[in-house]
Formats: sequence, structure tokens, C-alpha cells
Amino acid sequence: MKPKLTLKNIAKELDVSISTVSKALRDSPEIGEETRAKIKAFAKHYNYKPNNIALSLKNRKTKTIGIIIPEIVHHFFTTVISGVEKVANEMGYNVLVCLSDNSFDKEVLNMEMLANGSTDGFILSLAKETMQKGDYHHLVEVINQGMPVVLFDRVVEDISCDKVIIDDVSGARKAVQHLIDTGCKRIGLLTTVDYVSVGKLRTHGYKQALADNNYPINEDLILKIEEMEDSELQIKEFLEEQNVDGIFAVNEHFAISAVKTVQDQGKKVPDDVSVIGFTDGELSRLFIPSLTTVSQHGTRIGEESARLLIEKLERTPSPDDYYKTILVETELVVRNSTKSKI
Amino acid sequence: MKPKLTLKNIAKELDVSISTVSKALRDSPEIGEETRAKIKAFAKHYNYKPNNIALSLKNRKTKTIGIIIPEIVHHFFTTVISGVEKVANEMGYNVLVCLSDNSFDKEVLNMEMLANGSTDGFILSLAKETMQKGDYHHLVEVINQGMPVVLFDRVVEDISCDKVIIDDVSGARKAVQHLIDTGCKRIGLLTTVDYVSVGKLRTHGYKQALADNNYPINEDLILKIEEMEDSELQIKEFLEEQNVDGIFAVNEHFAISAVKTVQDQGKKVPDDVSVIGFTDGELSRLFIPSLTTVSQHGTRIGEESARLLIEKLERTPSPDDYYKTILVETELVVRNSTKSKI
DNA sequence: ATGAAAGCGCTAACAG
DNA sequence: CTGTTAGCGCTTTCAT
Repeated sequence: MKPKLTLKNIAKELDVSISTVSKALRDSPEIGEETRAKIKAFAKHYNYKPNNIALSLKNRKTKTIGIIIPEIVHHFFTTVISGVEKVANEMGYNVLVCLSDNSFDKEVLNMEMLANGSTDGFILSLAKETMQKGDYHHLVEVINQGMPVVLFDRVVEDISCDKVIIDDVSGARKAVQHLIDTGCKRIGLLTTVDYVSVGKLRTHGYKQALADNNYPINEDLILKIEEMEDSELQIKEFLEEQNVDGIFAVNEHFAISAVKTVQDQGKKVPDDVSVIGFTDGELSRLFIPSLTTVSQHGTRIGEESARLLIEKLERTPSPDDYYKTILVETELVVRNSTKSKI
Repeated sequence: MKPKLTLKNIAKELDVSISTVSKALRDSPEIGEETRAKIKAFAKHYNYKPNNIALSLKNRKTKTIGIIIPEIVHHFFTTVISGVEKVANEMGYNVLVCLSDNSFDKEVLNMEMLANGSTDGFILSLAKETMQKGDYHHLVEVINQGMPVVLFDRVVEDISCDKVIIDDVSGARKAVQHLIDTGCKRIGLLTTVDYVSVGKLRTHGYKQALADNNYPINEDLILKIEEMEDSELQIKEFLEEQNVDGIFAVNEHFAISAVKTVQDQGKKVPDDVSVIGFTDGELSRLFIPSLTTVSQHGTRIGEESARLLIEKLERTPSPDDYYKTILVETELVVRNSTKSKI
């Protein structure tokens, strides 16, 4: 077990001063041709690599970006991470991943932890509990300290920072419009409770689409689901009571549950009932029937977030800086769970 | 934008020396009751948190562990990460995630990057390309420098380090035995090329199960798939040529493709052909028919890996230290893609 | 009981 | 051209 090579070692070995070594390695013109060559050869031979921690301390920047998400066992977040990782890597940054488990306390803890020098900035999607509480002091604090923050997907108006969101409203609208265009008359909505911003927005899009087409908005056709755990049961009960011929679900799971329930009722998807989900994952693609969905482009969201953050990080802040909100387009991917009934 | 509070600031503010502040905050008995109280009150009020980077430099440990995986958009790896994160968090560690994209070069780069002070140790699953090349110099180097490494899932004999694996052989055996027990006679295997260790081991288990039951081993019934991209096509061709009544697939995707192909051929799963997959994900659970699979307990793997690593990290190495290999049990989850034909 | 000083590994302003 | 020095934020030994 050989100890790590440091400038100090090299200096002693070559009988020069530490700063000479440092300068030589950074190709400073101050250093004589000969010494420089000697030092560089030595360093190369013994594979010298500067210590990141020391650099971080000196430069007051870590070249790592922290990403905090509610859960990782979730296709959407996973694609976002891979997008972030991709551009971060290209720009010489590392990615520190923390999970909030949708818990406010864990989110706060994680942020405090990372804010003390571990990262240069944050990319995050808020925990469900955080949105419910409406307590964003941890974000405000970090931002006040001058660390850039990019919020994605589950964002919130009140915070001044860069944001990357998808056009939830228009995505939902497109989906419902498609149902209407293919002849659905009674369109049910499977959504989440309102404090989850995306649920709220998609609900909004649903209503807009109905209004656009002079369809009545019937609250009985809207199911707001609080807990993932018993969503299946709730959907079942809902679909037994309400007779629908089209369903728009705000996520993959609700959509799958809906398809199963409909099939259990002896009806056919898409012949009797059309179903559209949100969030395009493997599940939607490989399910039978494959699901028509609103695709979210998670990778794009991750890439844009990382770009936004790194841009802030590498530019000296100017007074006329402003916060951007990037809208990543959604796309309706038509598959086999919808079909024209006209 | 207020600057971060440092010991220095506090010292100046309170008109004491830096070391007094440091000691007071760490409850050193050297410091007088009164001063200590004053300093702690001040620190608390202004929410002082020590700078992680400075601590890392001083202590020569970062309290973060690096995890390098081939891909993140993959349910299994995702569960492993969440396991790692869970115990890491409990023990006060952060998790730095890097992706190798199954590329040897990226894996090497990532390791070199993180090895220079960014992490205290590594948890990793080798890139496909790395296994193919059989070049592990980057691992050896890191280990020689005294950084603990834990390999999981895609491991390799030649490296001396802790390992966490599943009993791939016995998992495969259980699966094939189940097919045999339920009356399958011609059992096909959908596997990967041999240099992917898990593919090889599962193939081994398949053969063992057949041998155990005095079934002939027919190489024609084994399909080794190189690229994920055209796996669907290869499986289709394979199943058209070979008439099987049972299929064991070494991952979820192959299993799903098999089910679809079988159904396209006008046959029924599980009535005509039984199918078992490996890796228990949502896909298997929610698919129709739901798939019988060998469950891998990714979270457990992640937890064990993290525990192993942190143990090494927090113990002063003793001469009689040895490397452990932890075997995480697999479990056959019987669902609706298999059915007794007897 | 308090403080000065050294050192973790590196860079950069400043001397020589 | 090369070296000395100070400093990033913190801990810790050693003086006082």
C-alpha cells in the first residue's frame, strides 16, 4: 500500500520547492524548460493526480453538484439523473445523489449536509411532504448563501431560482383532446391530491380540454388519490361507480390499474374504454395493450437542469441576472390503449 | 447574500481565538464554562456548521462513498442504490453516483476522478466492456492505495476485495427446477454472452437443473444474446425454430419478449408455454400475465455492500483482515406465467 | 483556561 | 527562473 503522491513528495524527491512543482505542472512560463520537463516526466511516470479536496478548499468550489429527489426507484427520476450526469460529466462535474424519501426532514437534513461545502449547487425535486407543508426555509437559506438551485418537476412558485418544468397543463390537454377527438364522451381523470403541483396542473389541463370542447366538467368523474398504496382499490371502486369511456391518468401506475380494472369488468381497452397515462416508461411501452402516454423527456429535463446550474456556477453573478424557467415539451405517444370510436 | 460562518468569524466576533472556538464547540473540558456557553449560544444562533471540505482535508476522509454502475435507468441498479443510500445515510455518509455507461474508459475515468480524495471507498458493478476486456488495473490501483472496494453483482474472481453477489447458479436452478416440476419438457434458455458473469452463472444453473433431473442438455435450446438492441428479433427467430414448452430468461426484458412472441404465435402463456424471468421489477409484477421471476433483492445487496464498505472504512486495518463475499439469497416468486401442466 | 502554531495539499502573490 | 509565504477552514499539540 503505497501512499498517495503529493506535490510535497515530488518536491522532495526532485529537490525543488513545492511551488516550483505546482507551477511546472500547470505549465507556468515562470519555470525553466528543463526543470519543467523533469518534473512533468516524474509526475507522469508516477501518475500524479492532484487531490480534489485540497483543490476544493483552495478554490472554494467542489466541482460537484448535489441532486436531491424524492425517490430513486422510479423511472422518471432515474432518467433525470442520467441526464444530469451526462452533462455534468461533460463539464467536469460529479454528481452527489441524495434521496428525501418524500420526507421533509430528510430533505432538509440532506440539504444542510451538502450545503456545507460538499456541493456547489443543487438540482432538486421537492418531497411531497415539503409541498404539503409549504415550508421552504431550507431552500431560501441555501439560495441566500449564494448557492444556485435548480428546481425541476415538483417546483413551487414562491422560490426564486431557476426551474425546469414540463408543460403539465398542455400535456394533459393534449391527452384529453386526443380522447375527445377519438370519440370519448365521458372522460374520467385519475389524479393526485392538489398539493402535488403536477397533479394540480394536469387536473387543470384536463378541465381546460373539456372546456375547450364545450364538455361539461363533472367532479364525479375526477378521482383524487392521496396514497399510492391503496390506489388500486380506489380506482376500482371509482370505475365501478362511474361509467366512463375514456380515462386520463396522471401517471403510469394509475393508468395500468385502470386498464386492469376495465378488463376485469369484462370490457375492452381500447375498444370500450380508452386509457392514456402520463410519464413514459418501459411499463407503458411493454404492457399489453401498450399505453398511449404523455411522454416527459426526463433526460432532457436533467440535461437542461444541469446546464442551467453549471451556467450559474461558472459565471460571475451580474446584477442583471434573472431566473429562467425552462419548459420542456411533452409529447403524446399514441399506442394501443386508445382507438378512434368514431 | 451573507457569507458562510466560519470559526474565524466567530472568533473575531466574540474576541477569542480560533482554537478556543473550535474546542468550545467540540465540548472540550479545556474551555471555561462561561466562554463555552457563550460560544455555543452564538454558534447555534447563527446556525454554524463546520465546512465539510476543511474537515475532509484535515481528517483525510470524506465521509462519502462512491458508487459506479453501468447504467441507472434500470430497476435493479436503482434498488441497489437505494439500499446503499439508506445505510450510508444512517452512518453519516453521502453517496456519489457515477455511471460508466458500460464503457471501460468511462469506468476508469470515474474511478480516477473519485479516487483523488472525493471518496473514501467504492461500491461498484463492472461495466460490460470491462469484463470483456478483463482489464482491472484501475481497481487494483485503487485497492493498493488502501481504498476499500466492494464489488457487487458483476464481480470478478481476480480481484481481492469484498464482494456481494447473489447465488445466480442456485437462483437459475430453482427457476428451471420449477419449470421441470410443473411438467415442462423442452426448456429454452435466453441468456447473455458468457463474459457477463451473471449470464454465465445463470446458464450454469440452468444446465445443472437439467442434469439433476436427467434431462439432456441441448445447446440448440440455448440462445446467447449479445446486444440488447435486437434481442427481440433474435428471440423471435429462436422461438420460431425451437419448439419449447418452458422458457427461462436471465432478465425481465428477455422474458417479456418471450411472452409476446409466444402469444404472437397463437400460443398461450402459461397454458402452452411457461416463462420465468430473472430480476424482479415492476414490469414483471404488473405485466399480464404477471411473471414468475427469480427475485434478486437489490436493496439487500446495496445494504450489505454499504455495510461491508463502511465497516472496512471505520476499522483500523488489522493484519488478519480478510475479504468477505456475501451471498444474498434469491427467491422464486411464482406468479401467472407458469402453471402446472401435469 | 486560553492562545499560538503547525499541518492537511494546493495555489498564487511576492521576493529574491 | 526558483523559492518563500500566506491562506483556504479546521483540529490539535504545545506553550503560556
